[in-house]
Amino acid sequence: MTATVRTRFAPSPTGYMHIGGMRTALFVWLWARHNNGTFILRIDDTDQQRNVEAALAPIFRAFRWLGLNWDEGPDVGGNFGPYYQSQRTHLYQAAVEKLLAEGKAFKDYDSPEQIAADRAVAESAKQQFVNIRRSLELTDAERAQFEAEGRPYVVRFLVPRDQRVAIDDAVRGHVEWDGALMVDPVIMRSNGTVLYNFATVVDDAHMQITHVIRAEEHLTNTAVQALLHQALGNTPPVFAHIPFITAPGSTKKLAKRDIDKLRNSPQLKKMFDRADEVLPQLGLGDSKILNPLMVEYYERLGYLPEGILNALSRLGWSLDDKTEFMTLDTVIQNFTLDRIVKSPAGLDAEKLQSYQQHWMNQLPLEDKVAGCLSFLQQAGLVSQTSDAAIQSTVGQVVTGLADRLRIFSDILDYKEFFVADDALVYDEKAFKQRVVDAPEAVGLLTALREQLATAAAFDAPALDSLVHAFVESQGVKIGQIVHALRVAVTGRAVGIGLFDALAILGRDRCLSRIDRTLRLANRQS
RNA sequence: GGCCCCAUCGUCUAGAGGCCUAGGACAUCGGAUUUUCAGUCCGAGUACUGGGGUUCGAAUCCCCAUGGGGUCACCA
Repeated sequence: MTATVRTRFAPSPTGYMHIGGMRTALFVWLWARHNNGTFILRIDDTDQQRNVEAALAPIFRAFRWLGLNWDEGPDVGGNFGPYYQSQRTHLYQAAVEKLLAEGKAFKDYDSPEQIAADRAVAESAKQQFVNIRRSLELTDAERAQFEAEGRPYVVRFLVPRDQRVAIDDAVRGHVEWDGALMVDPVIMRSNGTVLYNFATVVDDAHMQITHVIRAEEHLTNTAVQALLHQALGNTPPVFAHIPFITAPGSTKKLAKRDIDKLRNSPQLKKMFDRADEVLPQLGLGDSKILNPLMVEYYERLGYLPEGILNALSRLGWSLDDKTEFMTLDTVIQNFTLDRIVKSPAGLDAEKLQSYQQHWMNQLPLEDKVAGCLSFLQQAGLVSQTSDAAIQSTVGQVVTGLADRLRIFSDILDYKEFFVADDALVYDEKAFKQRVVDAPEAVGLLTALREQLATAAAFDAPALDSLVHAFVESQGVKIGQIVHALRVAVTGRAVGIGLFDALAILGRDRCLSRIDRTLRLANRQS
């Protein structure tokens, strides 16, 4: 068996890339790559919206950001195009004609109202509804008359009701359905367009897809699709239905419609809040525009593709009993369908965060600096990213930040290094607690200021010993001065190592900030 | 409701009859380190939905129950 594996992901142009859909796409892509096969991107735009182009942009963007390339599809072409369903109607038409000619489908002249009435009757009798095939009973004369008067009809696939359909799903195993319980599905609307379930079968066969890997909610569709493949004389693909992703703390499918509930869920609230904090600074709106259900959220907030890919890979799949951190290559090497978990998995923000943190820590300093620089620039905090002095400052801050930098936008929490001295905003609470109300803080700060002004060296180790010598000579504890000093120069009670911070800012800026603090404190007391 | 799928720590998972007094990770809770926050290190607790079988032996196989979910469109 040397047949090339061909897989496909078929998004519809919705205007954003759903994180759950991305996980499905990743698995589909992974299976192709694992087998040195072909990954195809096909656009399910049978629904014809006006702005397909714009609605597709975020989807392509997400694939590109994560580095999931496609071998056939929009932009790259391929031998089985076009890759937009809206451009493949001739193939669907031909398939409908074929089924009609072979008596495997029929024109149904029943009105939607009639069908609805039939359904109501069945339901009130507590019986399984299967459509009544009235149009099959039509005489030739009646049929000719309907045809002549142009009576509208849909084309239904004629389900073999005496048959059971079975598939051997690569993750679920043997699944079967009873044809007698199935409704003849509409494959072509009265306006001549075909339905998804049918177009998919035609396309999958035509594009020689070997493995249909998709989310579990399509499992029920598969009965019809398997039957359709059979009727069309296709070699059916292998189906693999992977579990969907559930909302955190829930067992229900993660869905955009529940966005308001998710916003307030304890698990996701932090992520929404972070968006509201960061996005406006970048001029990208807020959490109403980008939320954690969208791949672009992660990109815009400065997550690493490595982190997201790692997290997504581990949602419903594992390499073994211990391995958590994996590069894409490692996952490709080891990705097999039989290791896909059957039950749904919840998206865990904390765990995702931990993958992200791991990969951020792995990143070389220069890459971290470049990433942060880009965010600082977007926020208007630095203007010239090529400026050597700025690069050096960012490098020092990032080094001082060490593990505290989890996502690139975290750098925006350390504005104190990038704002002018007189523009530094003091945290009110910290300022009051550590400077105004702290006993002797102002006096100590004043005394220390003079020593800083004349210090021989202004690097972190030197400052460290200077401050320690200072507290010894003053007979106070170190805690009495460090907090005040930190607030004075950074405006906040928390941050990177104090002496690193002082050194990065340099003598002049530190003194200027201490002076300003002293003035403000005197005014307040 | 019919059909279909699923069921191990709070969460993501390992487990394909004896290696399981159930392993790992995240989270949680202790302790240590630290000028703060974070981190790091050490430690702790927490799970096989229930009931029947099969077997010398079951988290693992079978059946039933229960629970959860998906799907039932001229949407995709």
